[in-house]
Amino acid sequence: MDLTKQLKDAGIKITQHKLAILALFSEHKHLDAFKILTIFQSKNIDISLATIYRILASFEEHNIITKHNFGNEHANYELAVANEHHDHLICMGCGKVIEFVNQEIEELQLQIAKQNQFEVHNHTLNIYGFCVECKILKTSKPIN
Amino acid sequence: MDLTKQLKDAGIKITQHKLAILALFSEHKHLDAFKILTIFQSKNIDISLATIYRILASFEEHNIITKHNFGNEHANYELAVANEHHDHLICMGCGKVIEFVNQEIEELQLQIAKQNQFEVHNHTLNIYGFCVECKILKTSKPIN
DNA sequence: ATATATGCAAACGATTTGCAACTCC
DNA sequence: GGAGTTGCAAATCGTTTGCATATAT
Repeated sequence: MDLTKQLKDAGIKITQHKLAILALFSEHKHLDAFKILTIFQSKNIDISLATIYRILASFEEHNIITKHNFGNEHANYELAVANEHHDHLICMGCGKVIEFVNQEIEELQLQIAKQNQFEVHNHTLNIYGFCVECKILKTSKPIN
Repeated sequence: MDLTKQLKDAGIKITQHKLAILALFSEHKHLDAFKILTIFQSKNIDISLATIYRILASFEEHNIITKHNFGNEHANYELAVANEHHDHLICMGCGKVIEFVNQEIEELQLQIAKQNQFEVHNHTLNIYGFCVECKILKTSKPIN
């Protein structure tokens, strides 16, 4: 992967922690700082929350990952696949996140922006509800 | 307004503070807790932040206002005009919020949810960018 | 060697809460 | 009078930061 090169070029050292976090993202599409901590602890990998936050911030700054704020809670991160924007279906039951892309919606947004003489930088479209499984169970666990 | 009746029926007392906050919402479409505190202070009205948060939470619970999380910062509230859902254009320069409604987008979202066997509860579509004025000035003040 | 990373604990900022005093119906 | 409300200060929770130490290149 040339991600590491990209980091090196920015004067960032490749450490075990950084590689481990990158590896996590290839297994888990959506992660937050605490989830990363938990996974590491379960693998007996020592790391502090502060370090996780610092690495996530650094990755975000170098456009390796993208930060989302789905609710009031923790920020959520995902790999920033170049130029592939997508939106999210977020399950309020289990917290699962489903991604989708819809070109028509993208275009409608640009139209709306134009009508308002608005220069679009980015956008987030989050649809909250219940996924198939939770629709049936209808547990009332809060989204996490 | 029958909002007060709605509150009374829910066993909620109508206090000066609550009326004042309701009044504020008819002047300002979008407010956050701190902004409310500031406005009250400028009018020499004594109120504590805790009370503001409690009132906002209570109003939200009774569907009088809606809570939005536009950025990482403070939560933003607006009157919940019954069944009139709308989305937002958010200026990253001056923080201005422009509302819009687009039926086509709404329908496309329902289609997408259906395809994913997802039961939609609600959604938020936020378009971030610069409004006409800020597009020209391009101040880099953070959105607030 | 030295610039960058890390851990720890303390600091932060928004929001919440316990509790005693207060106000509306 | 009693249920619901308020203010205050302390508590929470996610996240950030200062500083001294450790590590990558």
